[in-house]
Amino acid sequence: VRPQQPTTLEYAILGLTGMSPMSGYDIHRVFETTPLAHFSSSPGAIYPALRRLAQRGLVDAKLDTRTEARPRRVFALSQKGKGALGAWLRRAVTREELIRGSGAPILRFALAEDRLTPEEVLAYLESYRRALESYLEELEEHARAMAANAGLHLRLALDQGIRGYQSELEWVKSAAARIRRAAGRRVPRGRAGA
Amino acid sequence: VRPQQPTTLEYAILGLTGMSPMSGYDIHRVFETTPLAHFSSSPGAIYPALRRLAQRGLVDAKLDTRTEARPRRVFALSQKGKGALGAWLRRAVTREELIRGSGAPILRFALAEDRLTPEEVLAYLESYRRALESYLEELEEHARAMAANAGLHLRLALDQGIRGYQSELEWVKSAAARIRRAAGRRVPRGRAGA
DNA sequence: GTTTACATGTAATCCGTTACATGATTGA
DNA sequence: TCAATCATGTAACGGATTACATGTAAAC
Repeated sequence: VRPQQPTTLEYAILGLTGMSPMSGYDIHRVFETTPLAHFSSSPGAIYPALRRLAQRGLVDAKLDTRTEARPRRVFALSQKGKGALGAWLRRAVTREELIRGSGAPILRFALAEDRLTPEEVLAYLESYRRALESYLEELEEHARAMAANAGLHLRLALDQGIRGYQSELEWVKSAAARIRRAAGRRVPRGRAGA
Repeated sequence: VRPQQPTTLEYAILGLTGMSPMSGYDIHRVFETTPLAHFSSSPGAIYPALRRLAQRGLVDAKLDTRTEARPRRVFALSQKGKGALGAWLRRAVTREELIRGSGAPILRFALAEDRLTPEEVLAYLESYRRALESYLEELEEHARAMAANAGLHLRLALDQGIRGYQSELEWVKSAAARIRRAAGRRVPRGRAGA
């Protein structure tokens, strides 16, 4: 029974509390009203997750007692949590993460803001690109092998998968370019615009 | 405690056993070696699912005893299962299904082969298109509201989501066209190529 | 003869869903 | 005053993951 590493939901919560301290309800609202809706958002998921994170010392709970009768528990990313989150953000994208649409790859990118250096972000995107290209090859190989004998629906479904990953790949490339440009403005590697 | 409707994994199994009778290991192999890898594939998921489906009468289990010592249990879609699967395949795509990347929308399309009429498939794709367009509007609205004040990573992450759904939308349109063409060849609605 | 693939399962654990419960505050 | 929203939880249940257990058949 290993130390039990956080779930994707828990990492998402770590990332949010790391932006600014939040209550359970604040997190609920984020999952309700932003495109992070992927994670939903029931109290039965969020409050237990917060308790687990607090027990493991990844977030600090503070009781907000400003005149209110009901205690408002506000959670903030702890030093230890910062370490765990940082380590996760630096993980290379794996084939398995692509296949199970866990949303982890894009979540890591979104939460990397101000936590990773531009170089680390670019390294991460590079791993993302590699994973996509390698998996795309697999899928295209499968499409070739399948060819005409399989049913029309199966071929079309596979085509959807391929298109989706291709679009993701395009995005990775353009995002890397954007990051490089943004970084260039403040960290002119080599001899750029100065 | 309602009749408890099948999970996506269970519907996937229903679809597979509906193509041809399969053992637990056959299903395992499909999930291992095809792009259906989305569902994984551990015996701890598959065998209990098969047992549940058999208990609910959605699949029939047959003991294959051809000279082998070990019994090989082969499952086939039952009449009742055919009904449940068909009803599921006809369900319109919902916003929630798009958000949680459950893979259900594309799974339904893939399994619809020979189970739905071309008209029903087109109706399904139409619901898929509507769900995508409506959710895309939501996301684009969010992007406009967010604009410049949010961080670069958040904006880029949202952009990835939008691109992904756009690519899915393109696919839906092209798939509908393909289905229409294929149907036209054997069911010339109106007055096409006679 | 030994490893690899075939083949079927069980047990512990844990997370998420659904539903329920409670109460304060705000606005109609 | 009554509804809606803010706000924090608990409990039952169930499915999935992980790991373990076991044994056969085929290939090398």
